Amino acid sequence: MSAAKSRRSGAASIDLVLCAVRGGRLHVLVTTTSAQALPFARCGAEDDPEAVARELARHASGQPAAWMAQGTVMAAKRHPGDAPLSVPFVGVVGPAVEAPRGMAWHPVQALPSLAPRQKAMAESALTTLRLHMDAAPVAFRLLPSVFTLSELQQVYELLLGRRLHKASFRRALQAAYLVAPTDDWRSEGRGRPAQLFRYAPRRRHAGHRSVRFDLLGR
Amino acid sequence: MSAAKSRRSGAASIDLVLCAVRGGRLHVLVTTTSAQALPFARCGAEDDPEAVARELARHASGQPAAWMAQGTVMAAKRHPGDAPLSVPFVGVVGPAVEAPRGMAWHPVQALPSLAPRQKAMAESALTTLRLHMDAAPVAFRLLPSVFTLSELQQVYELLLGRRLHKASFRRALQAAYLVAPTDDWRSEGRGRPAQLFRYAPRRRHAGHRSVRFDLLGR
DNA sequence: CCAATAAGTAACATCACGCAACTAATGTCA
DNA sequence: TGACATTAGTTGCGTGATGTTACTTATTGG
Repeated sequence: MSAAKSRRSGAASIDLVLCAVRGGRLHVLVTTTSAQALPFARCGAEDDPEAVARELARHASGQPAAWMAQGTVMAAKRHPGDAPLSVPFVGVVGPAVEAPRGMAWHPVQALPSLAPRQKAMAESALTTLRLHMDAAPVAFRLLPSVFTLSELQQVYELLLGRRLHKASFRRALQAAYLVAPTDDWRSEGRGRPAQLFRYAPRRRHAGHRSVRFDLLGR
Repeated sequence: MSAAKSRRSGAASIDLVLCAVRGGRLHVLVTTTSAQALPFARCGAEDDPEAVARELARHASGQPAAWMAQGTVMAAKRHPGDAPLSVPFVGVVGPAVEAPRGMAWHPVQALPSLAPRQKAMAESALTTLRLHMDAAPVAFRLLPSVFTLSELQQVYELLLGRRLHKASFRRALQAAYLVAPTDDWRSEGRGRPAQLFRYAPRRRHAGHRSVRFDLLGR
């Protein structure tokens, strides 16, 4: 009911790296029954890989992934299902999703002992998220439907791996017409309450920005 | 000697979408022996997918791909090798690479009749290139080792699908320290000769630019 | 010699960004 | 109750990047 669904050798496996932000760190859902592993399933000839991955996510976390993308196919190293080829899917859910029985969230920086191929897939999840976060609302899918701008900034800082400036972040966000304020505020203990926002992208007049040379270094 | 190497069913195929810019348009290398198809090979349990793809590229075009990335795994529709799963690799070579016997360059916008799964893989190649061009020197690998800035701009315009401004393009390029001028100039018939440049990225002081909200539209 | 063509540059206005300082609203503690 | 800490949110300014226009330079072809 947890990880392996079928271990027939000779077929590719679909592996799920389900991610969530908990306590300011990126976590991955790992099965804890017997050996620890990422959820995976055999992909039959009739199966659609993404459909299998979405079913895995629904089954493993109790709800569908809020966003999902394919990672880099791996063939090297050992896989718990002895699959010759593994197709990883990186999924994303909000921070309030609790791990069901037999599952647990683990920080990516402190993973339990996984089969080496699955360990490699989990460690490359952040790279996959970074690859897509400019073109897909990955950060918003890692948040609840309503969130504060500080929470959004923290997710972006986590994904980018560096600190951002508050004022600049908010100005850029406002210029992009991506969020809409709600009427609610949240008091998080000490400090001024924060206004809650919702992801509500509006049509913008074709932001034709220049080329990105700044990420090319080799 | 061209497309299929082994058609044993039950194993994944590695498919090659080799791209080049010819005459201002993106072209894909297609085999012309018997049925037209993308080069592909069966991927055995011991094979490294990327190594297989690189060998395919070397074999199909006569030289190694200048850059390569994995595309989206596909299982739907018909594949010429009847592979249940296909792992596409998008490769890139310079514009001077001629198609060997049994192969031909075709514009992606006017592909010949391919098996539907391969057709889908070829048509998603541009998306894969766009996904990586900010972090990898894809545009430079589509050019010869020396090139004019106008040629470079044309490649970027092709990849981005929109026109760029000459002055802005060159300023941004200079600020990124990505190219170095050579002592040669090229006279292309009419007009002033263009100086030739080389891709020579130099270490830059961490261009920590802001977040890209401008590509998120939904 | 002049028009056409393409490469390359300069000048200027505008915009985005980094930075710092500020205000606002809440809880804590003496 | 009043000072302080803490977090949210805003404002202003200097600097640098970008968009736009116009200009200069070098070559081919009448």
